[in-house]
Amino acid sequence: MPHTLETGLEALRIVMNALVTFTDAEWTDIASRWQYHYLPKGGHQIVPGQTEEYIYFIISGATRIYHITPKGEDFTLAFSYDNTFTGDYGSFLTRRKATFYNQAVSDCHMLRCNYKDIAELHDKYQKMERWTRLGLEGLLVGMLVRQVEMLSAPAEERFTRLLKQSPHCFQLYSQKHIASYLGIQPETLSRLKRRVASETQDARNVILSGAEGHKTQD
Amino acid sequence: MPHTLETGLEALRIVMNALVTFTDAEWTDIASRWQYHYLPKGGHQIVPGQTEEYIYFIISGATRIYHITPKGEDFTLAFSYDNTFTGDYGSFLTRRKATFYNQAVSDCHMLRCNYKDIAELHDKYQKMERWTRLGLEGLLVGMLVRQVEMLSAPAEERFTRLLKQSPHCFQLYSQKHIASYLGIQPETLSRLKRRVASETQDARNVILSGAEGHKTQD
DNA sequence: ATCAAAACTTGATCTACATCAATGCGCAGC
DNA sequence: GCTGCGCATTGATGTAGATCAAGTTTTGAT
Repeated sequence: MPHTLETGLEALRIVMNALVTFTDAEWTDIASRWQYHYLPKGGHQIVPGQTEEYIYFIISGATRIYHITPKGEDFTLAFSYDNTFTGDYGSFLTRRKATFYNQAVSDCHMLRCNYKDIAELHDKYQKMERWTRLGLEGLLVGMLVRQVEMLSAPAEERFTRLLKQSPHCFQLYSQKHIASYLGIQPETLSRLKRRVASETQDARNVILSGAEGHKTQD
Repeated sequence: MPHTLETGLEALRIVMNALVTFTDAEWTDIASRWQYHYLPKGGHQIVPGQTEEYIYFIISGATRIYHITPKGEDFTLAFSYDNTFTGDYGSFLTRRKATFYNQAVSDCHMLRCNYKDIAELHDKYQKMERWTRLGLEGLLVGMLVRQVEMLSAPAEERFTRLLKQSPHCFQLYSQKHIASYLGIQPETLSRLKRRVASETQDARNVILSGAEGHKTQD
């Protein structure tokens, strides 16, 4: 199962073309700037204090972006997995020190592109500028939705929505991390799981399949 | 005092130039696409179901972007005031129906630019594309900060941070709306105010000056 | 100025969720 | 196989903030 540069670039092109269509010539240039990168399970793609040099495209694997407060509490901001981008966008875009951790929760085969190349592409191709703009728009809309949810929905509802919209997360990530993403304690998530499972059938399927799903490594 | 198109455009140019420098020729074109718009206190700039046709620049005034849940609860997502932009970005950018309200909480003198003109400017000038990209980056970073805060900080800390970082909000907006922005009930904000004021001097100044324009401490 | 409607305050109670604590489970290393 | 450690579960208890209820003050329209 070759997660090579070439197969990665194919996937990347499909994902990028969803927003902007690049010509073959443009694509050749763009593709030439990405390199294959491997991050083993547990490895950190970035930690606070560093400046984010790359933007990453995950060919296969999963990472978790999180923040540690001065008191040592761990909060998950976002999940990234196959065919999505990751990295500390804030640091990458502003060139300031990262404030977040980004850790592989399974072996990650990725492509990455450094800041200088992205900047050159932005200068060279208006389409590239547009691609980034459209991508940021999508991110922004997603964050607004999440913000409304965090403000207005109680824990149980946030949980059931995640269950419905991103069931795969329950296979990829530990309950601890999902709890910290939902803004609750692991104990509370455990109790919610049981309560919801006892009420609905499909919730049970998703939750239980997570239990057997440890084999997901590699 | 004249909140005319011209004085508004001057302010707009200064704000836009902070991210990208436009030539006089470019600016003439850009400026020609904005029009003066007045929204009286209480008026809605947009309500759910409409598609956002404009992006707004506030010359003077203040608005509040909020969401009403099916159960009728009101949640404030963002505040906009002098020299900031407003509108339902999500709807404007994606051309889908708005999900938010945006209401003037004081008389608003604004400039606005419609979707077609913004799109044309994006096509015509790479710099314009970049300006939007950079603006979205800033928004995104701000939202990440807010997300971390909402997850990790308790109500009192969120309150004192807003007090320190945006004290003017306590003059512009009612406690009800500030409470819904902080994710708490108005009663809780009232109690927090008293608790915090009894502890720190400068908090007292900010909070009390909200009650009536300008009052110094005994 | 007068009055009604909102906004804010304050107190009493309630509850969702956190915290603390004990136990069991599953996987990694020896 | 054991052994140890991090993760999940379950129960008992604590608490921040919600909710309910009654005032008071501010606003704004006539």
